[in-house]
Amino acid sequence: MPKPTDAVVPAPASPAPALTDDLSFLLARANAISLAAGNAALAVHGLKARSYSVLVLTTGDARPSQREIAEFLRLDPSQVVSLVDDLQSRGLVERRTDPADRRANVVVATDAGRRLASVARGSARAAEEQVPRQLTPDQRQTLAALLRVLAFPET
Amino acid sequence: MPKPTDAVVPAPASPAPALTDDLSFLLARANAISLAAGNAALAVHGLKARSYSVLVLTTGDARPSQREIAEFLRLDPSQVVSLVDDLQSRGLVERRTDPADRRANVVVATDAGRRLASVARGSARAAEEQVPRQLTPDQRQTLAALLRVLAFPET
DNA sequence: GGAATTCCATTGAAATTGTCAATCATTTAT
DNA sequence: ATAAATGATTGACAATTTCAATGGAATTCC
Repeated sequence: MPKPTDAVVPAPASPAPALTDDLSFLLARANAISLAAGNAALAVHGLKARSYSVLVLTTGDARPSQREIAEFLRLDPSQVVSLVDDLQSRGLVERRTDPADRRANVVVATDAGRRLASVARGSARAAEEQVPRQLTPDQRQTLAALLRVLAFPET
Repeated sequence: MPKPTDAVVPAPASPAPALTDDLSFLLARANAISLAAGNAALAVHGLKARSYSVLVLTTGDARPSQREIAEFLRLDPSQVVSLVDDLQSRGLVERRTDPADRRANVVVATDAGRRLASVARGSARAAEEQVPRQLTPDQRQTLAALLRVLAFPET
């Protein structure tokens, strides 16, 4: 397991710089693990990471439109259509045409949706705490803060 | 003197337990951004993040089998077949049946493969430094160290 | 030694996901 | 008022993921 001791300047002839120093690779692998654990934990509730995310977004005060959901989740708007279709058909969310802009659908969780989100959050959290077991709470918060910078870059 | 993995950024106080506190979600979104940037940067060389990873793995001393590549990249073995097929058809890697286990293929980069990997590494690094340019080198190393714990959990 | 079992690579099919262009209804800009 | 832009939706298509099945090779177990 390599240590974070490498310099910033690239060294041309050094022994092959491993993938394990590559932030992109580490993100991909960590995400794959986390995603698998999350999906497994949410399956009991008939949810996946995606649908869970949408559901959670609709339980807040933000009242996001589908376009906003798509942007936030980095999905194509058409994918949000399917996700909301599914949640709506299960009575977990509703589409309300935004009075301020009647093109837009505001998606809002129903009571059942809120209840499910609340239960599912427990499962998700449990799964999430399995994965970074090796991290202290402090380290986990640091990680979250740093990831937040990557996930939501300014500008 | 604080350890490198101590808290650096305070968590924002939000009323609803937002998705932005969710490590899984942050990983997913950060990864999506990083992946998009990486793929875009590697496209010039006819590579994607996946094929680039395979290529890099085969330039080291590890001499990984396809099964090992699959495990490391968290891919299905059949996906590695396609990836290696592609790289091999372009003369970038070779399959050598492992003398110690003639079921296994050891994948090793050709000279052309090594040259391409070296050039592509430059592009990848450039792209990678674009994404987290809000982070100081110290923070980036902390992030890498923490991600490494998630990506390669003990046991 | 030989039979059963396990493992690696490969193929191919099915399901899921990602990407894109076109359309309708509405809103914004000229 | 007309034109341009935007949000949601649909449908088509590509790419990715997931699995089951196969053949050859190694391992295990009498």
